[in-house]
Amino acid sequence: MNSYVPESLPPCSVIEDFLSDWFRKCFAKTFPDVDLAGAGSVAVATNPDFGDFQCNDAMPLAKTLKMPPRKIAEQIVSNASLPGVIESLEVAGPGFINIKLDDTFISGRAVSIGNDEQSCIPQCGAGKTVVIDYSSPNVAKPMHIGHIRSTVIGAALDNLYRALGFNVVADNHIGDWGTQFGIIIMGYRHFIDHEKLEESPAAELERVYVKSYAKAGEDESWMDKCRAELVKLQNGDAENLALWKEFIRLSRIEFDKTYERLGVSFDITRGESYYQDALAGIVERLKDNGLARKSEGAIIVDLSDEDQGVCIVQKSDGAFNYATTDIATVDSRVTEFSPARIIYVTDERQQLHFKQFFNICRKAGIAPETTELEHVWFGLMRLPEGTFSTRQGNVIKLESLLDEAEVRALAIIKDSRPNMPEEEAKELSKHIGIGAIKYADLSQDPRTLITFTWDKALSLDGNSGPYLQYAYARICSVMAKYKEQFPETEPSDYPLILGDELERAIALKLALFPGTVRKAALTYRPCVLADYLFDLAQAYSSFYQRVPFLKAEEGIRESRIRLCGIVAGVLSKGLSLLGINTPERI
RNA sequence: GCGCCUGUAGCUCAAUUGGAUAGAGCGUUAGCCUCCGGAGCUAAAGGCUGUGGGUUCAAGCCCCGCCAGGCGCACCA
Repeated sequence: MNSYVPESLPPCSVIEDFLSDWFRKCFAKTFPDVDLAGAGSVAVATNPDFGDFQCNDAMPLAKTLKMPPRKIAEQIVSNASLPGVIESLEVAGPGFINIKLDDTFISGRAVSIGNDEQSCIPQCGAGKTVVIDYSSPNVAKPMHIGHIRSTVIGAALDNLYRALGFNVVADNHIGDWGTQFGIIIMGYRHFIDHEKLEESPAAELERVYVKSYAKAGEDESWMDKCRAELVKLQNGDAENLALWKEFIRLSRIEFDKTYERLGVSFDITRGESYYQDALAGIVERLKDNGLARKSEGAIIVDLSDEDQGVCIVQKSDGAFNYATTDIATVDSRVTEFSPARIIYVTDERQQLHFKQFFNICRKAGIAPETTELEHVWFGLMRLPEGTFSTRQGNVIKLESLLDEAEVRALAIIKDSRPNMPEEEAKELSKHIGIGAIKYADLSQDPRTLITFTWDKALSLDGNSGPYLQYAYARICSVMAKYKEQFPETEPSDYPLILGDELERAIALKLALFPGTVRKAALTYRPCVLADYLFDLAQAYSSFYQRVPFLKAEEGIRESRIRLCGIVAGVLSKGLSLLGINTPERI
């Protein structure tokens, strides 16, 4: 058996990268006179029966090379001198090249991942800054289930980018400015219940907002008064300013409670108001370089040539709106952080708005070419009976969702772990309940529409958060038992043997972890990682059921315990990147 | 009307972004704790990938036309 590892493949690197590089060279060597456009990329095999990895790039070359695709693949294979990490290459079907890796190499990879603090996650973001704008709730409204996606997906991306070595600036761009404040101030003046405000500020502020909003709908003079209050606020009226500050203070206390429960934190929380002083200057700049002009009393940037309609940067009453604020925000972030990328996590409804202001930022030179602007949008959450809105009053508050999750988790714990102390059960129900909610969201593509149902959001078995937590806890338990029964032996003194087919599959899966993390981050899809972790847990559970660990003979026993340890490490690391805790006992 | 998105097992979702026999979970049915945690494991049943055409060695994925749904489209964010 060959355990040679080439210099170009350090213990912590992404296998797919190495194989692709190597294959590209093979392609180029075999057909030196042809422009192959970088052909030779390698992907994980679609079916384990075919091998570990596969390269499909021989087939599309049939035309340029004027050869049958299978023949191309055969030539490449026969021309290649295999590095030690590859056990065999095989041409199949119309021209697939199947790659089987060396067992020693695979087990070596798994061990490296187990030994590395960062599980060998590639540091491709070193030296780069990325700003991630997520969650962003509105002041004076409680967070509802519609906010969970931005918060949970954003937080996962935040973790993922940090893990890749990026310098991440997580910014909670809260809605603390805008026309709703006129309405809220009028509502506050006329309807506020100070006791309730004390008890649950956001709910009470929301109540008066809804009431005031409804009144504005039927009474034009009420609306005028709201506008007047807003103008007073924007002109720095002391009383309104004090109210406004108080609303923000109260709201943030409630937001922070929710964030603490969710285990989410931000580097900065700059509301829209932070950028207010810059808005007039932005509009001037846009006018100066000929992008903005007056139309129907407002200042607009006309993008209809590019099928992006018209973007208003200053309303006819002189006030600025969100597009202007967002442009100013980019300007501020670029100046302060020089980010390689700014990522926004919002719902699908804002696609046009993001296209517009990204476009304007480019044209105006506010976003340099070195700063990518990325809108990560997700499908709106709906209720089975349709969309929900604050005004219709059919919202489910985020707090009640979290409460319900914990209640359900607690019921199951009490049922299956009757002897667990009350305190521990309570604590555990938080990890399990919140984990279930996060996993339910993160395990599917962000773009899918989600129709909210309690059962789905709080699913506790099958492909769910608790399933993964359970797999982790069970490993911890086995390892603890091992330590008890064999206090003198140290599994890492024994080699990791891939005797069983499933054992090899698990080790290979482990070896794919670094590349999976990178892919999840760069494609903005935490579900890629969630999927991977579920697969891993499933393979492990199957293995666990099939073979004995503690009662296996010496050597096999230690090898299996070692594998357990690495699986546990990857599960725990992966789940933590998704923002999900892994208790050792559940 | 124009634009963006979605349509895959009864239900909820995958499918390595054009690859080989379309896979999981839930639910249904049948099994599995004299061994380490049954929140688990092993099986079975379940599909004309909305529909009609096209592109090529290869289409759930790309192009065109329909059908159905969601969301946007000038002073809300």
